[in-house]
Amino acid sequence: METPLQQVITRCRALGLRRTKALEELLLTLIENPRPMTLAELASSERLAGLCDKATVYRLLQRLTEHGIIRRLGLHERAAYFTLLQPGKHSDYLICTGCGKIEAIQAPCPVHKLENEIREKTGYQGLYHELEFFGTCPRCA
Amino acid sequence: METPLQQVITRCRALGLRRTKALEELLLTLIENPRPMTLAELASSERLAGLCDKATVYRLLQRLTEHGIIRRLGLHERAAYFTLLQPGKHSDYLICTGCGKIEAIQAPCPVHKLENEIREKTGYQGLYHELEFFGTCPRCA
DNA sequence: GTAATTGCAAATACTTTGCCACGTA
DNA sequence: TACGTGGCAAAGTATTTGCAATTAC
Repeated sequence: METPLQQVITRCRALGLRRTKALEELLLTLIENPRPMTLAELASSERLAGLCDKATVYRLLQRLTEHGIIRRLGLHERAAYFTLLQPGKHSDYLICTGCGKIEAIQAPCPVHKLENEIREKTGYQGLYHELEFFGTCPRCA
Repeated sequence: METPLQQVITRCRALGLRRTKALEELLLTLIENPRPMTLAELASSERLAGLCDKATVYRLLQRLTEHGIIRRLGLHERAAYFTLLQPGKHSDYLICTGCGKIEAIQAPCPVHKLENEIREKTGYQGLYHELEFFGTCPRCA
């Protein structure tokens, strides 16, 4: 029985990435946080703060994104957000435009059918989608 | 019979915005382009290029967004995108991760039901959503 | 006349890269 | 040992703001 970390590391190793402390702690941080996080947030997080430079985190995120281990999200803010891609899992998000709180929506995503239609009609390769709901949360309202 | 421009200008006037040449040409540019556009793109567009400063366009976009005349979109790029909000109309987008081409999807959006569920369950106010599909277009593949 | 709007230039924010030192395989 | 990685610092890109001059109403 492999831990989630071991599973991801294994995938990374298979892609030719080296197992460094920075990589390991970055992945752990992403695993422990099911919500999308920014570069700044990650670089200053508990596990990574003293450990490595922000540029290192940046380049790790870049590599992991290229290899499909994580995904880069838009989410409307100036900064980019990153989240671990769990095979078979998909999340949509609910975002408060007041306080910026981001939460994952657990309800089944209603978009897959349309996604298939688009794939067939347009011939786009590697199709995926991003769905976000924006609004004012009860506390901000 | 009002032109689309006149309709939007009327809404702007009602909100207390002044009818300036820059506002008019910005709105015309947005009306003529049904796709989301960036600040840089707008400021250097045919109608606005010689007419006004980029800061002016920036502030116009800001005001129009605050007043709900246009919407600011994420769309995954570093730059923010803006698009005119047509009452009763809603667009989702298909974006090529290769060449960056953005096209509006005409198919009916399958998300409204989920949006209503979220509104009821969470109590979020002013809920709206953004849905984008990403992939590689046939020409880039 | 008065308050909203604008231009210009400077300041931010966040990202991205160069270069050389370092560590993993 | 060799090549992927990392640190530090500088450069790049897009946004955001201050302030005085201008313009719509």
